[in-house]
Amino acid sequence: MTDERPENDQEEPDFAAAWAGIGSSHKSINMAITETLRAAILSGKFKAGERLTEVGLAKAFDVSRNPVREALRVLEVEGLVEINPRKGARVALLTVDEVQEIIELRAELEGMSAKYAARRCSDEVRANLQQLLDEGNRADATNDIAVLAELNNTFHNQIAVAGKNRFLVGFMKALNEKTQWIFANRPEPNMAGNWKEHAAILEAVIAADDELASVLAKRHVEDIGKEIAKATEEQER
Amino acid sequence: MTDERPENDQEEPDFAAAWAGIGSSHKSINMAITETLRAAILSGKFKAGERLTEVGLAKAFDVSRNPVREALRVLEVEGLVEINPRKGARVALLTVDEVQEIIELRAELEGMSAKYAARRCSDEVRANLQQLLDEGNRADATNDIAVLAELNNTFHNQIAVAGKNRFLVGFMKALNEKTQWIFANRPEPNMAGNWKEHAAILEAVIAADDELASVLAKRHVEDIGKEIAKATEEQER
DNA sequence: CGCCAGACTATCGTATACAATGTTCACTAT
DNA sequence: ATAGTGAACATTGTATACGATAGTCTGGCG
Repeated sequence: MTDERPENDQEEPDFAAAWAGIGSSHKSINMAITETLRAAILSGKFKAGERLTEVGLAKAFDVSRNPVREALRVLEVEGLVEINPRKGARVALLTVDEVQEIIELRAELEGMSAKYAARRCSDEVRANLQQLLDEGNRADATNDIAVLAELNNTFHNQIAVAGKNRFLVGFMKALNEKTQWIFANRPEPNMAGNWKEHAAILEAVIAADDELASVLAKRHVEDIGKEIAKATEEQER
Repeated sequence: MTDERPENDQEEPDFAAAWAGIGSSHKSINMAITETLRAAILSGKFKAGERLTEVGLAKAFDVSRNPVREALRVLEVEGLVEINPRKGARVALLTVDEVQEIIELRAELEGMSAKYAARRCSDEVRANLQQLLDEGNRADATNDIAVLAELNNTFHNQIAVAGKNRFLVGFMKALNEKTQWIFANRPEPNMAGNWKEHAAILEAVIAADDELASVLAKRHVEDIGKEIAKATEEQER
């Protein structure tokens, strides 16, 4: 098997740092654990389907089981963890069908977001988007991968927020996370030309061309879906 | 002690019954409490903004605080409860803007669902929808309010499921619940003519007319939004 | 008369302990 | 050899207990 797990049977050290600085104020432990666990799952540190025992996690985080339980309940609602009463929790599994459905829905919502953004963004937001566009173009020209990856993430969020619908933002965030998760369990995608699509969408939004923005955004996600499909196929053989 | 509560001081009796029959198997207490609390909030038994203390709920349910805490965390993710670390939980509040955003998004998603449903429903599902349509028409003719209310709920769910996208179904369920919640805090809406709109949508879906189904479904929710806006206005004065 | 400081109370955050359930595996009987 | 059985183990579910923090109230001071 290609099971190249970093076999130090402890991915804990990373974790420890994450909530070390909470002091005893502000963020509560259960929230810190929720965030850390979520990040760990999304980044693929836990394999899909892997079992998550309460005592195991509690020991890894060096806390009692209570905060862990609460975190698991939250992650279950978010769809990242699957809990069977009196049996335990596992990292959720995504079927091939579900992956397709995620992409399909994300494509529609991204289109919707772009449409709203194009219609509604204020001059201030428009200026921000313009700045994002410039930065991205610069990074794309110099092929600065790190910056581009960063900007890719902010891009989707900015468009969503500009659409001015909180619930749409929330749904998109969830779907974005799932997309990220899908990629984490697959070969590295081909991101070439990705920014150019983003740039085209941004230009349309800035120009208040809602129809074009919508079509481009939807198609953009559909392209991502094709990347995933291709990667999945390659993985199968 | 204070365990004397077969009396109907409104809330507790319902609650008690809800998880009385869990035996000790299958559903765990925290899940039962989650469901009961969710239903109580959605039906307006708890006022928006009302404080939810852990001990208070624990006593009401006659359990310890742990299951209550887990339930509250879940309901927070669902957006029904708002938790401030070390301050406590309250029933969430919806601003007027948020209500509008819910309706706006629901309209889009309902349209999307109807579109997918019209394209994808199998002959079997189509038959089920036809049956639903017939039943609804009968109940509408005889003005059977109770049955109509029931069918109205199943209608939205059936369309969503027929659209064959699990995540869309989940999002719609959340938005539907929120709509129900909005109505629970407002004067009784005018549901006259509601079924006729449903019927038209069903006919379009059954006829596989995706475009018409989409437009009708979207408009239907927008009409609901107008009802809400009107009710809100009346409430204000 | 108003305001700040300190204790006091209510409530949340977490840990520990025990009970109930599910799982595994050796052992026996067919 | 295989299927059934039951006991030991692993894990979750829930309760209780203790510590920490935010909100409140009272009393003294300016």
